[in-house]
Amino acid sequence: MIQEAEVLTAAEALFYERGVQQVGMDQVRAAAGVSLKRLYQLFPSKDDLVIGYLTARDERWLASVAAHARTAGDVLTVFDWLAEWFAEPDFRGCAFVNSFGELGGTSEAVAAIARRHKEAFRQLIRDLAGDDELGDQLTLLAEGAITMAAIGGSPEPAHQAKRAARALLATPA
Amino acid sequence: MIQEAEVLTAAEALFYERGVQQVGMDQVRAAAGVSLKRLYQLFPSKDDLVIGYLTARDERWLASVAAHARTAGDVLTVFDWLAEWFAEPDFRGCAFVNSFGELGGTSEAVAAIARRHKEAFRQLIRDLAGDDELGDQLTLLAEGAITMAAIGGSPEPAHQAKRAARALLATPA
DNA sequence: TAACGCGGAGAACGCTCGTTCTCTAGCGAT
DNA sequence: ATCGCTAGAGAACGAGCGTTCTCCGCGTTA
Repeated sequence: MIQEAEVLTAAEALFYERGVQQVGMDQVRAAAGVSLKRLYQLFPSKDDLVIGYLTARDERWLASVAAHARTAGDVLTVFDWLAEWFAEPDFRGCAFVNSFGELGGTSEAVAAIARRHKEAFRQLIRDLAGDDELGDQLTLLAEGAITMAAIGGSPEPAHQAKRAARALLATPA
Repeated sequence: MIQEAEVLTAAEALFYERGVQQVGMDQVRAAAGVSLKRLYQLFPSKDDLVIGYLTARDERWLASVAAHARTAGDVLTVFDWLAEWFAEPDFRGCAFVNSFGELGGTSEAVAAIARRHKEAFRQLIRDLAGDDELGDQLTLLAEGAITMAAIGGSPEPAHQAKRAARALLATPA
């Protein structure tokens, strides 16, 4: 759909940076360079736009980690990918965790998307690890690193997580 | 201050359950059973109330984990404490992570409280573990478990985290 | 008893924002 | 050239909410 990409790009940047509720439809409209009428044609309500934002980010984010880790062929490289992500200047944690904290208590739709996203991530790590229990443990390390990096403002948790992951991989099952 | 406890209790329950921005001052007033005038005497603005909410929760939460783990004298029991917390019916993740996601992008005060809280938690785990690197790794497991339990709606991550923690503890430095 | 002041109830104000409506300029078709 | 349709700009509307203001009852004091 024409201009849908512009709207989603603008919405993603704004929602992620400031939080969904701190961004008005008119700001998305201005950033996307479309008219309010067109914006509401593409997304009939702000809720729809939020779902669109999260859905698009879900796909892009998971595809990016998966591509990185699958070409390297090693679960541990997931933590290198995280370190790069954490170092991005506008990094502000996991969009799904943030949205869940903001809206999960009142919007089942948002809670469901966050659940699906985390479930998919967990499954990806399980696949890469080749073992469910180990995969789940590595997932916890990755999630913990995301939280600590977001709030602490340092990419260091990615390296701590990687070292912990290496230790877990070396542990006899 | 008279009635301050009632207000903070009401605010904590509502803010935590629904998110700060989804709760109006009048709802806090009603739940606390005070007048709007009194509410604004105690907390001159909603921002002040939010800070008060997070500060009170920070102290109570950390004191609770610390008490539990220090009497047991074993870092691993932190994960048992987490499992109990996750099983509470109104568990909805870490209040600081949620508030950071909601307001951290626009409120430096909220971001700073979240940072202090996570730093204090990390320090507590370091102390309990008796080793900084190991403590930081266990912190990541705990944080990851909180996130996964909140979004996934299951207390299982606490047990996965505990098993991973046990493995890390058994690993030669 | 009469004056006074504190505190509560809740109306009112002003602003933000999601959503809709209006007006108009441009453009393609007859 | 004129008609009609589309789309954009932005005004307008209505709800929600943070904050303040008004009014009133009640308890205290001289």
